[in-house]
Amino acid sequence: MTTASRTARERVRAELIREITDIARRHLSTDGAAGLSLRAVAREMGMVSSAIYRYFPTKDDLLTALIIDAYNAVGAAVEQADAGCARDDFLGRWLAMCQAIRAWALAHPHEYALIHGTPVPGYQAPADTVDPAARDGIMFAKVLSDAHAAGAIQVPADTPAPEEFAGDAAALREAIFVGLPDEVILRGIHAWTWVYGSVSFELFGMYNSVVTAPAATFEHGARSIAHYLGLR
Amino acid sequence: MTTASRTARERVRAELIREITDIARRHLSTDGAAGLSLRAVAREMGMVSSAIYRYFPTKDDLLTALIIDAYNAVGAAVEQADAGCARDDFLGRWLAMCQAIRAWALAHPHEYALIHGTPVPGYQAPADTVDPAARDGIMFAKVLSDAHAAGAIQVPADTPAPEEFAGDAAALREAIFVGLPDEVILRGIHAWTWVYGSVSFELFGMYNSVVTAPAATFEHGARSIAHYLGLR
DNA sequence: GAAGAGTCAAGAGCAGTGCTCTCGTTTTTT
DNA sequence: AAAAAACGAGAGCACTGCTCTTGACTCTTC
Repeated sequence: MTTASRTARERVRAELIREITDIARRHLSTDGAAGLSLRAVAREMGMVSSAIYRYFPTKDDLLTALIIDAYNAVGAAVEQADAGCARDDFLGRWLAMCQAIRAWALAHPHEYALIHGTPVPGYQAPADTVDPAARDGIMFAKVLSDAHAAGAIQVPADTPAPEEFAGDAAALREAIFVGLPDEVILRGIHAWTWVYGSVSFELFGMYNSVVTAPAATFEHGARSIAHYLGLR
Repeated sequence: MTTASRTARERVRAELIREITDIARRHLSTDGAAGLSLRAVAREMGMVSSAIYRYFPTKDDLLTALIIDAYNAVGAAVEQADAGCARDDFLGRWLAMCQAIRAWALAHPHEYALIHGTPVPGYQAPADTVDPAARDGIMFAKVLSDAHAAGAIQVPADTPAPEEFAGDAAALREAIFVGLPDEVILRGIHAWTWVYGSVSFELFGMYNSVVTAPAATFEHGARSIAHYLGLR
């Protein structure tokens, strides 16, 4: 079935789904995930509450759509940040990606919370979320791979990777961390963990009355962690 | 008013509050924060739903009590872990504290989520939470201070602390990071951020299908981050 | 082009929630 | 002993996610 031959019903359905997610995302960005109500969305669309269940049979389904959107948004932000850097400026690419994530999170706190906060109890991420969820990490791994291939990574030797990690490392090396030694893959995961930990701390108020210059603090972190990664 | 002169009503009130929080914590640990219902707790106590509002005028008040408990529990776990180490084994103390946090989080995932997940929208942490919330960080800062005083920290020189951080550093140095140079304080914050980021990633499923040996991965992270801190 | 199948909005309804208000009773204070 | 405060119970309000049924509409198939 081509786009041209889509039936009228299918077209209005797609349009309605788009409108629902748009309204829902607006509600999300003002009231947070817990304040999102299918009835309120339906009300704003001039629908009766039960009608919305034709399009999203469950609140979780709506949330899933928003989660996928959020993952894609941060993934796109990271990719765009990376694209704006010289290919051989590995430290610059790493910093730009970190900043992009933080900037996106600060601009969309509730959407960030949706994907990096407490999982909604009972909510199990469906399969269609895993690809969008991996976009940012893939870009990050690419920077490390590129840097290593260019000889710009000095593999740290102070804390050898545990052998329990060998299997994971092999799988990751084949998929995204191409060519990297275990120790760098492991540190890459830790670095990635730090990025999101730092953004979460800032966004969720853990830095209140401790860090008053979060931007500078974050950049220092990103720089020092790059050094931790062996990026020179 | 001494304990002996407490009126009967006050004693039964304290007991009821204790019982309510106990039941609430049990519900929390099985259903999560969003599944916690004042009515369900009241029901389990044989109370009518409105009666519970005499003790916790709002759901947020109950949550606050649970949050304080959770902070104190993880704080106590960290303190106990630290106490079990030789005073001059700074790396050991750091590792023990990291492991204690992870172990507590794995044992009490929903309580961990309560204090390190998405803040409940509209919920503003009251003043009585900040002291319990600081316990773990204080212990961690103490290890760094002790290590530095004993000459066991080799201050990293690759990424100088930004001057925007000087004010925060001065305040922190006076309060908890006693005697430490800015660069170490800053890295201490980043290290602390990594710890909770790592535990959150593992607990919230971000490591799914990436890291299959979380314990070994976590320990490697703690060790390598200790090196990042300059702990020798 | 008409019949049948599928899709839709609407409405009523169920079980649950946080929270409020009132009312009669009990306990504490004065 | 009287006044004040605290309490449990019950009814009720506004809201939620979700289900079921009904009648109208649209698309497909013969």
